[in-house]
Amino acid sequence: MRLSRYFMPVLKETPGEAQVISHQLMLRAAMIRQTAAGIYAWLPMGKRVLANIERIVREEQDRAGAIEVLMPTIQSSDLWKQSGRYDAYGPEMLRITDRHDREMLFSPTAEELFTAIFQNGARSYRDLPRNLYQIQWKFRDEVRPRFGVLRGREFLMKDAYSFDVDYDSAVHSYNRMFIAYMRTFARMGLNAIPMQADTGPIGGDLSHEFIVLAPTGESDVFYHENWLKTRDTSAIDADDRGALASFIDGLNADYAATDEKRDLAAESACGAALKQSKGIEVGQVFYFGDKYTKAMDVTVQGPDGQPLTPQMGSYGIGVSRLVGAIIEACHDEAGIVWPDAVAPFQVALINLRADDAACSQACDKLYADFAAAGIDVLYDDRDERGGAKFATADLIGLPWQVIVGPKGLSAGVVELKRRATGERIEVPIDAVVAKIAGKI
RNA sequence: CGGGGAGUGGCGCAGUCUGGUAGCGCAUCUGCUUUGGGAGCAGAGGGCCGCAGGUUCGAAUCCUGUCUCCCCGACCA
Repeated sequence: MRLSRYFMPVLKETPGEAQVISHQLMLRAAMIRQTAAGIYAWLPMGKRVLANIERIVREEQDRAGAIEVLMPTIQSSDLWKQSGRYDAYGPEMLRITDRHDREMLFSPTAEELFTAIFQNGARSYRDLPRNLYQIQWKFRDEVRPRFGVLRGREFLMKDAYSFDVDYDSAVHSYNRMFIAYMRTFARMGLNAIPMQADTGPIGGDLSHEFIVLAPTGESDVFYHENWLKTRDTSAIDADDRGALASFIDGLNADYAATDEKRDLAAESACGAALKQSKGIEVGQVFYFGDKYTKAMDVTVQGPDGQPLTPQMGSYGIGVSRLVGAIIEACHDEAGIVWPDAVAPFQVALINLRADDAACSQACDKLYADFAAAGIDVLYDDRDERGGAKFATADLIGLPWQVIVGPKGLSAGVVELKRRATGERIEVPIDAVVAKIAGKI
């Protein structure tokens, strides 16, 4: 993409409305604009990051055997009355009436709808287990939205719902999502720690929140320092029930809990290894058994011919929140430092002299070469001075900067800068595309 | 929902106390110069001062009401 033809209105100064760093940088880097309290428009840079996060989430859900669907954002109140949550959810649920005065709502979560859709398509225990998921916008009318996309009212969420024949099978479904979450967050460059958590209004008795440590986080969390090291989950066979269960038991042997689920005995056992911090919740997994299937009278026929009530779990990832969480974890004084996997573009191609024919020609050729190599490039071909282009490139945080100027060009080299480390090397102009391609 | 703060060109702010032609920096547009870390000079465009009433010869400024946004707390993917 040529910056001269793009839509990327970066801000030199920080808007007063933004207090936390990720919110400030998202506004300055032209990722979002606020349209109302807790509601945001996503500009091209933000949209690209959101799409990358979505892609990773989708790939890991698919790999874990979950099946993607798409439910409506606007739902009828009927199902919610059946489950009893129409009253229980309270003012956080946005209620709407249509022209016929029917009671509608903007979905804050979707246990009811998934349960109903599942019942509609499943008749036999042979139709279990199944795990259905969607990536869809949700709306929760928070009392106090804040911190940009970290606590918006409208947010993009991946929500999955598993249906199993019995407890053991349901726990395996839970464990599969657990490990899928570990992999998902690791791919985004995050160390998200699974912590014992409250189930809240969803109900149930088994739940973990995945927490990214950050000073701006809203949760108080307590954990063994072993969690500061990232865990390798690549070798685990998620289809092997026993192996998966013992691996997760091994993980959970290291204490980690949110403040609602603190275990003082376990904490004193950690001794000096106990750490306390603030954290951002980026995902949560629940097992809640037959809470919804029972309330909504959902059954399938069991092997003995008798009705069987499926055991459920639900699994959420805050996709739009992750954008903010990643920035909280990955930034410096100059701006965002995107992990490669979620960066809106891989490379910032910086033409230091857009008025110089040789520079522009060399950049145009590199731009074409990157495109041919399938590498996403944002080509700064604007008629600006070098300093302004460097500042912009650092602010938007693309992993690589390829700097093309008359000095280097006369020697046949360009400069390659790694945003994360600031390290710069000179590379022959013909070798730079291959060099970056080899590192992505 | 309790407590605090703020609404003035696109962004950041001053002006309000003490009413009298709406200002500054950045950004934008034009021209010239400049060009490896947010350039310089000259010129230009853009705001019924959140909204509605009221007081006054005259309101960004005083009074009343109202809307919106931000922060702290309680609540929450």
